[in-house]
This record gives sequence, C-alpha cells and structure tokens, in this order.
Amino acid sequence: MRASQFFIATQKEAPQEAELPSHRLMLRAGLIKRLGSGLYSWMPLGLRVLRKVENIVRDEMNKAGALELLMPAVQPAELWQETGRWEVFGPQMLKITDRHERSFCFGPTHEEMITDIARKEIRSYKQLPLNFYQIQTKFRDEIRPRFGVMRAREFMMKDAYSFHTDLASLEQTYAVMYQSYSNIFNRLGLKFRAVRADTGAIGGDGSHEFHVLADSGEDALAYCPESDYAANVELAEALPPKQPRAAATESMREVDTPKQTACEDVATLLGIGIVRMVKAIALVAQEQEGKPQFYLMLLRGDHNLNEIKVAKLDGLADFRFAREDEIRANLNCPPGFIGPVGVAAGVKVIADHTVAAMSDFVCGANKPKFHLAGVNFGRDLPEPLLVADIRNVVTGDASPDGKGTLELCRGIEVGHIFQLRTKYAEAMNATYLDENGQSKVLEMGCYGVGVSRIVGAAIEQGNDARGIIFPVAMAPFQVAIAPIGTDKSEAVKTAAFNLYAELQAAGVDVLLDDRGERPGVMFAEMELIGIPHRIVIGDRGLKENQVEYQARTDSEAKPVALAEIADYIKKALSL
RNA sequence: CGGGGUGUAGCGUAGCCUGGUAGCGCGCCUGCUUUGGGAGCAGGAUGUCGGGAGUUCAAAUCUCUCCACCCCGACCA
Repeated sequence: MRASQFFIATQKEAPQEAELPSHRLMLRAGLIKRLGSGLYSWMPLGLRVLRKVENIVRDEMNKAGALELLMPAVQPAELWQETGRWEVFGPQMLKITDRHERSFCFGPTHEEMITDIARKEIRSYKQLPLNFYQIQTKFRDEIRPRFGVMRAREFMMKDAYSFHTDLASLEQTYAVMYQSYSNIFNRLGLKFRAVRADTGAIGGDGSHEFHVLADSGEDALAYCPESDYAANVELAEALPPKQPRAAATESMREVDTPKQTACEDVATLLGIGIVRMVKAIALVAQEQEGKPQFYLMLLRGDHNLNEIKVAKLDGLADFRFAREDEIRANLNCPPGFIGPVGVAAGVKVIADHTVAAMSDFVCGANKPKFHLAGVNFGRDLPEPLLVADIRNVVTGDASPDGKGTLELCRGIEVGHIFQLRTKYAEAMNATYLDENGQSKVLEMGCYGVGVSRIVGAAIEQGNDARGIIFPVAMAPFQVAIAPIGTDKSEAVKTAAFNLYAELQAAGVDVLLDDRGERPGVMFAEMELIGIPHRIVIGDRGLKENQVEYQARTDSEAKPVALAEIADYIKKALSL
C-alpha cells in the first residue's frame, strides 16, 4: 500500500473521552471513530487490524473442524421467549418492532437461533458431532459502555456452537476448542491465560475464560505457578485454614476507636496486624414471606467479599448490600462499628472459613466509636450460623489443587468456552434419533471470541510513550518504508520503490510512505500506528549502499546493506 | 438506574465566579522557504458557545428545563 493512496488520520491529542491507553491510542492512531456511546466506526487502518484478527480466528476454527455459517443479526422474539430469555436477558437486548408490530431484537448472542437450526436440521446421531460458527456483529445494550472497543455496545464476535450425542463427545470438542483458542492467541502474539470461570447468564456446566494479561484488565485472575491451576477470582476457591482455631488467651474488652471505622485504621491504632481484625458486612435478601432477611458476613480485615460466592449460598441468590437505615434498624449502630457480638436472634451471621478459625480477634462493638478486642467464638458470641467460602482469594493462599500457593494477576476476557449441556436443546426440544431409534436431547457447547475486543486488549498489552506496539500478526502493515527527500533524490525514490515492489512480490504487507512528508512526521505516525518494522532510505545511507532498519521495539536504528534488506525483512517475518 | 462531572471551530482548551465585540494551540486552505524526529514565515477559512424557554437594554456567562457525553458502582466477548 502506498501511503498517498491510503487514509491515515492520526492526531496529536486524544479526545477527552478516552482514559485507557488502548482507547486513547486507537483514537489517536485513527483506527476507530466514535459515533455514539459504545458505537465505533472502524476506519480503513483499524479495519485492517480487525480483519487480521478475524482471519486468524477463522483459520483456526476451520482447522478445528468447525463450519462457518452466518445467521441473521435481527432475531424474532418468539425464539427467545421459548427459552425464557426474552425477559432474562432483558434490558441488555436492543428490542425493535417491525411495521407489523412484531417484536425482534438485535442479536446479543445466538444460542436460540442455532438451536432452532439444529432442531430442524439434525435428525440422526450419524450427523453428529457438528460444530457451527460465525463471525458477526453483535449488539448488547451495556449498562455502561467504556474503554472504546473493549466494552462497546456493538462489537464483533466469533461464536461457535457444537452439538453432540453425549457428554463424552461434548468434552472432546470442548478440548479441541480449548486448544484452538490457545492457538489463536499464540498466533496473535498475545500473552494470555486460560482460567476456570463462572458460567454467568449463558448458563451450563464446565467453562473456561481466556484472558489477555494486562494490568488494566477488569478481571482478577488467580493462578498457581507450581501447577496448572488458574481460575477467575470470582470462582477461585479459598481453602479453609489448615490450623484449627487456637484457644482463647484474652478476655473480651471494649476499646476506644473514636474516629476509626476502617479495619486498617483500627489495627494501626491498636498496633496489631490487620489479620487480627474481623469485619462485618451487612446484607439483605428477600425471604419467602417477602420480608427482607438481614445478614452479617464476617471476613478477616484484609479479605474482600466475593459476591458471586455469596449469591450461591441458600437464600442469598438475590442479596444486596444493606442500606444505612437498615443497618441502624437491625444493629442499633451506624456502619463502621458494627460487629457480630450480641446481635439480635433474627440476624443471620455467616463467617468465612478464615474467620471461623480465628481467636482473640478485634471487631466492631455495635456501639458508635467502640470496637471489641479479645473476642472469641463460643464464649463471647455464638458459633456462626454457617461457615463458608465467601471471600476472594489473595496472593499466598494455598492453591485449591494442593500444590503450592496462588498468585494474582489481571486480565481482559477475550474468549469464553462453555459446556452448555442440554439447557437450550431441552427448552427448545432439539432432539435426534440414536442408534436404537430413540429420541434424545442434544448435548451442546458454545465458544465465544471477542474479535474487536482483542484489538483493544492487544494495544493495552503493547504500547509505549510513542504509541501502539502491535504484534506482527495483527499490525495494519508488517513493514513501513520511509524514504527521505524523495523530491530531491532520484536515488532514494528509485531505491524505495524497488524495495517496495520486491517486498510486495514476496508477500510482505508493506506500507510505502510516498507522501513526501518530513521524516519526523513519518516516524511519529509509523510508531503511533504500531508498524513492527521500519526501513528508512536516505541519501546519507545510500552513499554507502545502506539503509536503516529499526524494529518498533528497538531503541535505535541500525544500518543494513541495501542489497540485503529485503532478505533481512523476509527473515524477520519468517517468510 | 444511583452518585459525581463536562458540553465553546475537526481535536485540545481559555473566557463563565463579577453579563457588554468569542480567544488561543494543533489541524485545515494559499504562497514562499525548509526537509533525518509531529517545520518556519506571511496570509486565510471554519463557531446555531449542546437544544429550548426565561431574566435583562444586553446572555457563552444568571435561572429553569430537556438532551448528549464522560467518570465511580451492579452486567459481559
């Protein structure tokens, strides 16, 4: 591509709307333009990147034996009503009405559509297993779109759906998809990690998420360096402590904490470790009779509540945090000083495993400006109603597989695979005939990749002060040629065009900057848009029959003989 | 939806408190010069000051209202 024939629209300053590096850089580099909240146009430069990601995904899916199809983006309400998700998915769906007042939505996902195809087309076990996929625009009316294409409302997704006679077959395809996803992210040149995950709204049993590792990631991941254990913190199990509770050595006493409400502050005031503190978090959940039930969740001072785990406890599926007036009504005390000692019988106290094994601890006194020290279960307060895993794991926790300890990192979810089992097939009566002519419900898996999100995630992982650092596999161009002073030097011009032609002939995706821009402009733009390899051709070097080569990650350029530069590049690109 | 904030030229912003001719940088256009890190000089174009209503002789500025967008929380590829 010749730059004079292309559309490069970089900016020195990023619009105020963007605060994440990847978002700012995508706007500055002119990869995308914002149209509305969560709605972006992919400009020619950005679309080249998106297509490269898409093609790698497509290629790996094809290799894995999946079959590409394309379903409508606009979907009739009836199919969603069959599975009950018309209401469940609710406000996240963009619902639309046609001229006959019939309801449709712009597809946020396609389980219902594909299951409809399956029940109409799959009749015999002889047709199975089958794996269909598509790469398509989805729309989810996110509560809060942000981070540019990372959480856009309209986005590009690869979604695959597999159908099976039994669980064994499903597990086999699931394993193939797992490998296929690993191949995709390896080929894209991204640092990533696969983790066990919660199944969320899609539903089903087994599930793994694929995360691109980045400090700005929205998800916290726990992994064990000594084993292959890795899980989303939402799911990662916190094992009960190995040591049993020690015997009480102190008597319970009130301590003055006039201003200290946070655990950390109380610990500092008392000169003790935060691990001696117990904090109480007040929740309410609706009981059967419709009256809110008040809960106190007990956690060690330095631990955080895991809301996903809490929601899985009996009676707490629809919990929310208690309001201040509810806390006062139940404990007769303002937040900041609440604790489990001496609470009314109606208050349900649930303790984390760690807390249950603590003795002589410090907690709120249910009395403004006071905490209690030397508190012990059994003696000063009843044993908790329930002891459960209700916290997020922290660095150093024992790995649930019994091998070593956990580390934490952050990631951006770019892929998610599920074993759906029969959830949708059953709801929509998708069956096949087995060897004995018996009608059986289809087993099903589904596998998603956030294609457009990958672009943002890659930039989040690869950028510096000068701009984007794209992995070669997804860079808009692999190589850029920057000729200096083409209007003056015929030699530079000739060398640049010859090299351009040679690299193109070799199948290299090369950008020739023939705009006649000043060197500084060319360099700044090539670095901003993240082209991995740069060749500078100038009179100065040509006198010695040399050009300059610099990788995007190099700090300075080095001379390469003009005669060898093409081979040098081909070698760098493994061509 | 709850809480906080912002809307002034394509982008970034000043002006608003204390009402009185809308300014700057980048970008854009023309010309000349320049050409190894987002050039210099000269000239030029671009604004319903988010929309509507009100107060006032006079509103970017004060009041009301609507809208859009951004940030913090619950949702997800």
